[in-house]
Amino acid sequence: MKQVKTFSEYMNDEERVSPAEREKINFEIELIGKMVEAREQKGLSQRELAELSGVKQPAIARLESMKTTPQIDTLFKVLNPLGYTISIVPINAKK
Amino acid sequence: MKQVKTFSEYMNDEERVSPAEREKINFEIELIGKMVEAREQKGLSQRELAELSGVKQPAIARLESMKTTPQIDTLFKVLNPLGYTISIVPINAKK
DNA sequence: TTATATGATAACATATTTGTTATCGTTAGT
DNA sequence: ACTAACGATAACAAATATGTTATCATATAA
Repeated sequence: MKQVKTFSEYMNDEERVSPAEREKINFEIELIGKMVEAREQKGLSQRELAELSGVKQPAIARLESMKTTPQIDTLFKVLNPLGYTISIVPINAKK
Repeated sequence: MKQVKTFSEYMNDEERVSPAEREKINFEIELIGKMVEAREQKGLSQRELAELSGVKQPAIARLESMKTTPQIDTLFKVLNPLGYTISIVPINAKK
């Protein structure tokens, strides 16, 4: 019987990526997740957000599907019309 | 008499950049400022932080002097050894 | 003065993101 | 069946960040 893993199991496999790498991946998943959530909660399509932010729809799609890692100014431009921004916080600022 | 402006006066000049552009610049200044502060408060040199983060010293120098705009994974790698991370927050999370 | 460590920067190669334009498959509604 | 809107993606050009190596000017200390 073939063993199939979930995505998070795959990503957290010790032998596949280093702990630091896994930490970075989880960070990005959470960050991008919040970004998608924010857009959907506003009821905006990618095309509408593209219009509002100045970031093109294909770029937004690539970000949301994690094909690329955004620069902070791109993330800022996308988040801003959604009412969010980026902040540096202590690691122990729990949840 | 020639009129000389401060940097922030220059950056906030209505006729030089759009409000959105100015907002983005101020955002980056504040973000990078916190990053530099965090490194200095830890008493680390750019070379030491380079060692800890895996981001090369010239790259860190370019970020700190705002010659380049980091990608979020680069910023994450630099902030992490300093005890900080990046978070998405509502714009009205004052200060 | 000499030595050492610092941040900044030059020069170039490499990697990656973003723009641009177009189109695809899918879903929802008519 | 048709239409419209959606997110995803292909293909390529352009812009930008990062790696790499070396060096610079400055400050600090011996």
